[in-house]
Amino acid sequence: MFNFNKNQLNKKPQNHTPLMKRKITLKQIAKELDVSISTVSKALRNSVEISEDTRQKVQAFAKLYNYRPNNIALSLKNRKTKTIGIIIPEIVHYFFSTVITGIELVANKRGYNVIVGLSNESFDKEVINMQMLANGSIDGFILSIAKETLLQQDYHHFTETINQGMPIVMFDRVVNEIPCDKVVVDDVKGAKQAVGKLVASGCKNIAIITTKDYVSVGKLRTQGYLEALEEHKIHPKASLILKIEDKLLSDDHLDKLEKEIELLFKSNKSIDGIFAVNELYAVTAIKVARKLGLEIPKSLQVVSFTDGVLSKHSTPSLTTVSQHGQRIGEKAADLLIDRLEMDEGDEEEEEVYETVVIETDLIERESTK
Amino acid sequence: MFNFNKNQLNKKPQNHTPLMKRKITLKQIAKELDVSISTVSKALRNSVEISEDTRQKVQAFAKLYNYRPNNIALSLKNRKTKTIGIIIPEIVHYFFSTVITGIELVANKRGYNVIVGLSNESFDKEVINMQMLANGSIDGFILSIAKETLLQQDYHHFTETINQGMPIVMFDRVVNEIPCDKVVVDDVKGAKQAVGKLVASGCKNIAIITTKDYVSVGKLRTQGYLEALEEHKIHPKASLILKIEDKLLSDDHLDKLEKEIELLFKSNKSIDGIFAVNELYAVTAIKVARKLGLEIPKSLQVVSFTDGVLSKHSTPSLTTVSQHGQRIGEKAADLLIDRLEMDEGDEEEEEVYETVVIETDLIERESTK
DNA sequence: TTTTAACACGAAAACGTTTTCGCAAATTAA
DNA sequence: TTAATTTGCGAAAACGTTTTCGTGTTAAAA
Repeated sequence: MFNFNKNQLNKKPQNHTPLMKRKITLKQIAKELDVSISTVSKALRNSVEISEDTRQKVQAFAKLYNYRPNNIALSLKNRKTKTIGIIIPEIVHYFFSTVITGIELVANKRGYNVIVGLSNESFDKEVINMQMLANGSIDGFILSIAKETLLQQDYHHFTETINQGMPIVMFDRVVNEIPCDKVVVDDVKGAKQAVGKLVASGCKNIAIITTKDYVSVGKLRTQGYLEALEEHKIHPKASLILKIEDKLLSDDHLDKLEKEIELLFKSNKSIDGIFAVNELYAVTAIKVARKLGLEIPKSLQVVSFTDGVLSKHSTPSLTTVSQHGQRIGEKAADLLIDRLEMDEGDEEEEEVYETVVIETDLIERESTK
Repeated sequence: MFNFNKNQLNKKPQNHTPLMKRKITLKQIAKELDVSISTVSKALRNSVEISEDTRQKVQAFAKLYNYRPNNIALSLKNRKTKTIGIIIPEIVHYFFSTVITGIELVANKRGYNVIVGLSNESFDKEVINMQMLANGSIDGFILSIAKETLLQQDYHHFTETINQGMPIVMFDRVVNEIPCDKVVVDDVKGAKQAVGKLVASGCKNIAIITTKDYVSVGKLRTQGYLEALEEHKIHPKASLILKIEDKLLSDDHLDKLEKEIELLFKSNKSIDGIFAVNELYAVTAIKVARKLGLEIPKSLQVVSFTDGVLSKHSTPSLTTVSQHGQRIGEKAADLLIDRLEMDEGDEEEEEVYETVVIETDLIERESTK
């Protein structure tokens, strides 16, 4: 019934590895079975136009040769790639990698792939990366802005991308100027909660270790700290606010960080609570505090942001504000894909953008009472 | 001199956002300038076939409209995507994310993008992910094998991919059966070094906390442990070898882990050194040991594999074997791209595969004397 | 038997490039 | 002036799909 003549298939008489069979195309199947390309295509998609007989013949042949439609050709034809571009500052970072996990999860579930670009906190790399991907490789972006970009406040690459009809979803480090969907945590609220916990556990002199203000989340967490103090009628003291310039000089940066924290403790002997805007600041503070003879949580309690591997596994384990990175990623992916697939039907949708706030949770562990 | 009539450009009379200018194509430029597509293409690539005049005209117009060649069309035409597929078990993992950093670094430098798939340690997801990408989306793979795959020892998806002419580079978790380039660390040697350090620092009763043997790296590190003992004429004791079944039930897994380690200590009071095959086992061991009243490094010294965030920042900081994940990633990317670009010129290259060993380093910190 | 309808398939366009080849017009040489 | 070049550009193919439309053949209806 089916008589294929396999031998004439490969033009090259033989390939180096004996089993080598290069990816087969519709055209080759058509030639082999002596039908047209259209017929093959239709047969594989079970079109009623094709007779039962040829359909089976084609499908059997395709299966035998493990035919799979070429993705690139499909992308070109459909003018969409089913691929999402992710641009993040760095990947060796608990929070960002959990976000990617979330994105990948729903992207895969909804038939999309993810392609990752790292800005390494650099404006130029962010721009280059976006340009590389925006030329047809992807359907939309999910990104978190590089520190340098935030500092320079130059967002033209975002607006251009959006103007070319490519949707963006920003998460965590976002800016209001850009019209796009956003997924954020309520940093202010999370910080308030964290500081509130310290107050409730009896802290009277709570210091904050945070970043310089241009890092949006640092600023917001500082704001939350201040609001929490106010709410509890505690007068904030400038000397209790330590703003770190993080130049990512990770090596000597750590030394400097320790020095600055040590200075904080030494010039404020009464500190009994620390709110750190990230894990590293928190564990470093604990380290310094211990060296100075403070006991955790007895004489010093610590709360940090970002429920990462350090919080969970260092000793003492840290009470932290969990940002639910995976949930953020999932939501961002859903927002983006929804928009991509909405565009299909109704091109002139009223463009109204959403900002989704993912609730934070305070995870209590050993660093607080 | 150049008189473009921009207005006739967009077929749709107006788009929703005022500035909206969709990506422009060669065809549109050609139409607008009333020349052929070929002319536009050549003009943009500075072909000598095109007169100075038209060349400038075309280039000016292209610049004005910010023309960029469509990547997908190029991929289809050139039959290569300049994209590398990465498949790893998980991304929220210090080692893997450093490897990605390395891959991305050289990939970008050499004009490639990276697309990431997560197997989540599952055989099925690994297969699916590879199939999704192998249909034209990428030029080659860099991957580390899922635990489930290692357990089942079913590698058909790798051989099929390779037989279709798509190169693979494996790293860290590799299998010898598959003919491809590999980048590994010398786990045996690294483990020997680590255990050697413990011996040199005076440990007499060194226990190992490792994984079940099907995880290749766990097995090798155990082997290194045994070899080190032998080398120092220490008789290994089965009761000092704790093999953890890691079902990734991270929550209750941690509890169980602690229980097992506690049992280890209790039934071997004389333990004065621990070699853990990963950071988590190490910090957990320290935590348990402390609870039992042991002091680090005074009465118990600890060395672990993987120089991650826990090793650096927990207290005490950990003496670890650094695997140089970034270097691994860089090397893997170079190997893959070399092979991809070699294939171009000389299709029938003698297929000889390389296994590159990246040297480990022992980083001494506070958990050893 | 003739007309109509159903059936089965192929040609061609389109997605956006690059590149080979051919062909007119303009320039130079004879 | 005629012949031989050079110059400048366009047509078309190719990459691998999907889909619309047209058409010849066969079966059913008149």
